Amino acid sequence: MVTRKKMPDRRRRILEFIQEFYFENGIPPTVRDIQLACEISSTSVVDYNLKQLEGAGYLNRRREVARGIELLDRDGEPVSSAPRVQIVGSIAAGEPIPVFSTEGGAASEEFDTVEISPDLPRRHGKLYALSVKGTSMIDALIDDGDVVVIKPTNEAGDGEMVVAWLKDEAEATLKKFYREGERVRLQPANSTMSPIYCAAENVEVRGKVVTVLRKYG
Amino acid sequence: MVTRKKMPDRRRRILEFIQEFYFENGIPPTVRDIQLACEISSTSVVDYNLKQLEGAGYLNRRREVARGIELLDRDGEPVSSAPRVQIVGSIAAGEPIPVFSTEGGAASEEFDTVEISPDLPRRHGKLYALSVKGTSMIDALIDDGDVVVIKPTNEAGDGEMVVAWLKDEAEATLKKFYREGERVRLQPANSTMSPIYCAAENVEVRGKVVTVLRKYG
DNA sequence: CTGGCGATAGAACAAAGGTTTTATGGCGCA
DNA sequence: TGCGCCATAAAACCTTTGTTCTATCGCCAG
Repeated sequence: MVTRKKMPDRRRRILEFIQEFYFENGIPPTVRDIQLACEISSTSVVDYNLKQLEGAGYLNRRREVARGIELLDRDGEPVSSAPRVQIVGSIAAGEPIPVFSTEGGAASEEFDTVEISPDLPRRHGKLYALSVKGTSMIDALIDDGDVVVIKPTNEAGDGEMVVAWLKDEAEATLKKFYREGERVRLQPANSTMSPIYCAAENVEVRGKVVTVLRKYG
Repeated sequence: MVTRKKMPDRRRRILEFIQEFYFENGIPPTVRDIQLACEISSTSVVDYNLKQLEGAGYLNRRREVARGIELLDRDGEPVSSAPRVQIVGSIAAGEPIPVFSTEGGAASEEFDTVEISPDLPRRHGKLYALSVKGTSMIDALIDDGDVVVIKPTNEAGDGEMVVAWLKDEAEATLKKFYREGERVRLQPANSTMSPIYCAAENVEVRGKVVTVLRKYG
């Protein structure tokens, strides 16, 4: 039975500060950083609380080095600082595309997540991901099981890879988007395949594809 | 005009070590960590070289704190803690695959790098990357400009996606590998395409594909 | 009331880690 | 040949940072 009582306010504050500090500075705080930020009168108090937190499995301390505080996740593994995006659903021919709130809203459910490289959110802001089911996106060079990272938007420039919803066909697809007057050309990424043409009002852009993740093994 | 002369070996080694250390430990190395790893006789030499690197814009030092080394990217921005792997060359039909030393050896040239998700090196160890030129890998669902991350190895299990060198054809390719007695079946990832069969001794496995990176926009 | 316990305090100590000082060897160049 | 410069070296020095020691305070069960 793990001790999971209520955590004192100060303790919680310390934990939060460590997280924040590490995220902002790329290195863990020192005991004295914590002391200052949490308005604690003595380093020994910080040390005391850190020991408590360590005992409770929230963090790990490497005694032999400076700045040796390591935050742990629920499995006791060191927390990586790489951002994660939620896999909010799947995309497959004939299936509706899940809706998502750009504003983060009540996204409190349990979603799978994928780790992405940090420069993606830096450049694109809020992102989400879809996993691809089936081989219907094979013409876009996207395989069953791949995960596509999406930047939500309703507009797309020519040549951008988009998540398009074809109303008449009731089908979601990933294609390169070209506006040609009253109609739209959807070009598979695979140059050996032919484009699809359809009326502009039949196409609804849901987002741009930012990257594709595929893992082997 | 940016000073981009040749960088001394030792200096490059230091830079690489800092990167490696940070990714493995989540905190930057100390001067003495560097000294040990790079077999340098004195901390002052490390300090000297760090100053050079700082002057050249490769890193930033926060003087007032311990472990204050901050790696910078080309724009002078702090580099995230996500690991990077070197793009050691390109892969294209008919071109030789660059050789690489697993042991880090004389990797002294200037290479491009890509950011990868931290759990990859955790699971696979040392990795490198190749950029794909041309559409000859299209049957493996890999497009021109994609980057494949490779784990160096000479052996492959059935069904693994490998970098294969076909001796007779003098051609590098990415395929799923199946050993079938005296011969080898190389299966494109794209299920709509047919496999290639060839003699086992004509195939040289150079590495396994760990992931594919593709960016849009 | 009182001993135990969680939490806090102040101060000092000790180890880790950054910086400086001084000296030396190789090398190109006037 | 000797000056200047880059790179290396050894050792000390000093700040930052982790740890320990001792004392206090409030609270509560016995």
